[in-house]
Amino acid sequence: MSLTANAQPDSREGRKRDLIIQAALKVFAEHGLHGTAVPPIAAEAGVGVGTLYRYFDSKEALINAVFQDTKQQLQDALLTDLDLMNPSRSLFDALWARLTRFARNNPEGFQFLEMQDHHSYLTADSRHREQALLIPLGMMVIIGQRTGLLSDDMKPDLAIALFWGAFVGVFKAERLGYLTLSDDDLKRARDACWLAIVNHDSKDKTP
Amino acid sequence: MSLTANAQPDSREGRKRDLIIQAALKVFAEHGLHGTAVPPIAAEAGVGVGTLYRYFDSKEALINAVFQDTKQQLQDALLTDLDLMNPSRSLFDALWARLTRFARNNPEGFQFLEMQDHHSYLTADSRHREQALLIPLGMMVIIGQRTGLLSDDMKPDLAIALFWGAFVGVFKAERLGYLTLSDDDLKRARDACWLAIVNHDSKDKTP
DNA sequence: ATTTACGGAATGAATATTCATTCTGCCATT
DNA sequence: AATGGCAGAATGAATATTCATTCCGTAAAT
Repeated sequence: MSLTANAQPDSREGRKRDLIIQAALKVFAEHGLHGTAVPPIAAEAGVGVGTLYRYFDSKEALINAVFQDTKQQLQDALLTDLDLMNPSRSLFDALWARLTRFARNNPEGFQFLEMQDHHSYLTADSRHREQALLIPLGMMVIIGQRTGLLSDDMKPDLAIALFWGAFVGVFKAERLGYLTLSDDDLKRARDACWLAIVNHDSKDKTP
Repeated sequence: MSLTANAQPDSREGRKRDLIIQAALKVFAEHGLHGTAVPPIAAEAGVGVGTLYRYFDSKEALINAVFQDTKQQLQDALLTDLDLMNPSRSLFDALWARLTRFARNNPEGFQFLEMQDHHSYLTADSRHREQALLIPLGMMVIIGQRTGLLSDDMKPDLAIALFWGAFVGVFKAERLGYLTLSDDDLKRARDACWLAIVNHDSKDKTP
């Protein structure tokens, strides 16, 4: 039998595959993609190098597996059981809370996804996975603008980039030691981001 | 003789040194630090590898030279002839305009400074250079909060991280092709960022 | 003529990948 | 139940490649 596609997450093979992906994520996040050799990944996973190459054709394939796996986790953490098509302040708060939880529970994954240098490694498949998260968010913003909740000054993609960048910037500052983030700080940051995108025309909206 | 310190920027040696730094910046921005070998840098600069090593003791020394040079350029572009100690909306606009100009004129430098993986390479000297930009900005925010111009909900460092992250996020989105930024878009983004940090209650307090 | 700068092949260390061999668990046979 | 045999999983030393750095013959400058 072959492992062309993906094994079940619970099967023995799937478990070991997952183990390696998690180990790789950890080492990649710490040393960067070019900066980490393959043997240390195997060591971190507690398997032999040869074993790693049984599960992944190449370092590049491993990188893409880590990327897709982590991106999927982020997407699940953000979107599961959340109705993006009814934007509101509380939906925004919920999204912020989920994003925060992801960054806190999986700091290595969060950092990995923001690294610049994997973009030259990514396959079309991986790039496609990227869209699966961006598109729903874009639709949410569009609806929010239509209903008058959000300012329609900015194009949706710009609003998302602004918000996402701010969030990433805050956590990056913490990681680099420029900042420590209390829960209260995060709430204030959230409220500031909301002010940046909400519709300020006090015309009719806002119950 | 040795090149311990720095040659004059206009001397022959200074020119070639600069040439190599600019070439290195370009290749680093494209392939990352670990991802670029030294010979391609020499090729980009149009010099031999041996020549490069006449000017820089090691790849690490070159990286730090690129970092310090670029950071200095950013600092000059932002702070020269600007009175940070009198915050106002127009000062904010001026800062935004200068930041935008830097990102547009020197996209590789801007990207390089935001890369994650140079932090393991940087010498104490380089890290020190980082503070030279952050500290004045922090003071500006503190004064802005004291005078009631900026919201004092957030600690200064948080406000800076938020703003800086948003700016970086917007330009990163453009670089990755998720977005194209017209001058108008940049103005709208600027105004949104201002809303995130400005003081909203004109006189009364609402905690 | 002597010194200095230069280029790029040469060198050795580090790295990605392979492969011959050893384990491991499972099943058929007794 | 005990044994022998077997498929495929695991391993890490061996190989091929890439990289940072050095060395040396040549050109330019003085």
